[in-house]
Amino acid sequence: MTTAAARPATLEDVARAAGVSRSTASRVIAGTGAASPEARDRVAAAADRLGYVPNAAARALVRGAGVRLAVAVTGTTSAVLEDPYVARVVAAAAQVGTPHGIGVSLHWLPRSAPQALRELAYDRGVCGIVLVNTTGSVLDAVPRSLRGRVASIGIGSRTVPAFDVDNGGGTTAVLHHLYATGRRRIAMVTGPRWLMCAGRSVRAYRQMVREAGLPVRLVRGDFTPARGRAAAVEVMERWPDTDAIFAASDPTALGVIAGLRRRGVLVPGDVAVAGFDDIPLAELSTPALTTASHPVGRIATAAAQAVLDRRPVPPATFFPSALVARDSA
Amino acid sequence: MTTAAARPATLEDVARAAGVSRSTASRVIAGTGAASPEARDRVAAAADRLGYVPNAAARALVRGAGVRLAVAVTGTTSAVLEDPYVARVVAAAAQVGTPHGIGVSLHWLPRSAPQALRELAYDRGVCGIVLVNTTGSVLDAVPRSLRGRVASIGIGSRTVPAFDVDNGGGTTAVLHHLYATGRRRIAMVTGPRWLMCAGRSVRAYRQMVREAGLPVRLVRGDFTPARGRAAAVEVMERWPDTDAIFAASDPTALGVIAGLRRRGVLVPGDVAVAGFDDIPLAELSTPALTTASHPVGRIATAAAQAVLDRRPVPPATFFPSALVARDSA
DNA sequence: GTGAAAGCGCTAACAA
DNA sequence: TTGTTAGCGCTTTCAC
Repeated sequence: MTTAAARPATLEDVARAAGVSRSTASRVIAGTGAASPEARDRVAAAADRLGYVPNAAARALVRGAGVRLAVAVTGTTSAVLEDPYVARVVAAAAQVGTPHGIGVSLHWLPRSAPQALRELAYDRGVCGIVLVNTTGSVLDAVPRSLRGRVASIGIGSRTVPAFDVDNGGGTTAVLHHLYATGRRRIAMVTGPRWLMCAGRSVRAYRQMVREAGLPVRLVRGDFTPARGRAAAVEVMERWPDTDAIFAASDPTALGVIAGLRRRGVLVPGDVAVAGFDDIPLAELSTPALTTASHPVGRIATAAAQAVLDRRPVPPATFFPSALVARDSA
Repeated sequence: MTTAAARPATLEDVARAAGVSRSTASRVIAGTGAASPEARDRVAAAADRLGYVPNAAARALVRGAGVRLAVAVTGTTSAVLEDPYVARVVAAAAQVGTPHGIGVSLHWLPRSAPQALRELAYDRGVCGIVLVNTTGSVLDAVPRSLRGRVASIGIGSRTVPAFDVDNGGGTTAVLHHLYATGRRRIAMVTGPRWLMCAGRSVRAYRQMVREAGLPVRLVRGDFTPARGRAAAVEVMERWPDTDAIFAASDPTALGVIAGLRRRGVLVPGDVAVAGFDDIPLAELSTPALTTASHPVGRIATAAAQAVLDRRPVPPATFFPSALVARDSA
């Protein structure tokens, strides 16, 4: 039961109310060090009664720890910060930080100036960093001082553990589905070239078509619907007999469908279309989009947790991506 | 030019390097108080050279300010925190906080226990609160101590400034469009009853149909696609001659379209469908969704800025919502 | 098991 | 204009 107070209670208040010293109160509250069961009870009761909440700033100051988790997104322009995908990562990270009294800040890492990362690393307010859309040069710019308190959603390095969806597995699952349903001339609209983790999908595609003896039909994409629209046209002009298009992201796939429809191509009748990510609205599109799942929330949660808990983690954790078969393919 | 350092520089380091006292350095860095141009230069140079970044925790501690901005979302279950809309708000707030060295944390306010807000208010780490999906009882639970550092996205109160989209205006714009294109039996799928800001849309609907002498056809919704599907069925069964359905959210509208299609109803041929929010994928659906814009990012940015800047703001700021006419209506 | 005391990095009186 | 001083609230040796 918490009682209203003009001024939020401090540890000193709690200690006094419990009749112990500040140190003892601190040990009990922080759960560190020993204390007699009696003292423990009295402090807990007092804290409860006063509605005591530890001051995160003071705690961080004395511990030399930071007080916020930085989400740093690599991109060509700061517009990447408006991306719904980034928003989901930030929200998940914020949820993880909350019980620790840790907030999340959002930063843009210019693709051309990855050293901007150093500034973050030198900010003592930053207790850890979650990298998004990581590139090789960003990874190279990670200072040693960050070791153990940085994680990457995307590719990783020896010092930066990676958390990501298993693009390869998801891609393979989708392509197998396409193949199993009779498609033999499958084109792919990829992610941006500079985004290394997108390369895993492309590799899976190449391997699959090679093994099946199918033609390679690659078109560069950038995850946007607009690019999907254009890519659909491009594909049908270069390879008119294409019977399936796999896009590395759902928004792009939806754009592909729109582009195809505009040309009078039937989906999935003439051309099957599949995406990747299973965004909330994939099932609401017409036709409902066949895609592969992408547990963004779980991935971001794991990454944030890893940096906040300073727990040793494997160099790379891949979250499974499963086929979500609907109507478009 | 910043130089790598084993240990991030402190203000003390900067002062020493600049040959001034810590206070002078503080004044220069914080931009508060006076300092000679000479001292100013020397400190700035030293700070730059050492790659100095102020310690947010120390600063917050001495100032008695917090270090994070809490985004508190009211909802029946903690699942509201997974909502893409909430994610956009959090991301926008995080962006606003970043230059201040302020992080964002995300909290669920149980609809049945709005007093959970007190805990946040007593947390000295919290410098301000942005309320989302505000209800009357949440507003009542806002302690006086929060005055000036709380804002609401949704409804407000005498002490809590509100920032929201002009639902009324957007709704009216959509309904006028429906009317102008010949629709006369317009049903509406509303938002959840407890969400007061959703009431503005309903009021606009009631007024519009009354003035035009049209029948009132209201069905309760909850912003989800699933509910939209069911609502479509419900509407067509209760009022088979309905020729337009307006949903208070785009996901619901998409669900309505799906439900209608399942029954063989043509959109927009038989029934026009319009939504509200203009989510990124509204233009990619089939048919492309007619809706009203909802600048979530700008609204959240304004709300976050208001609490961080402690700037006096009007009791309510409404952001215009414009008709986005596409194919579904 | 407990308390006294020092100090994390910074700002804000106050005095010079 | 500048430096000195006293904390902000907390954790953490180190004695007892």
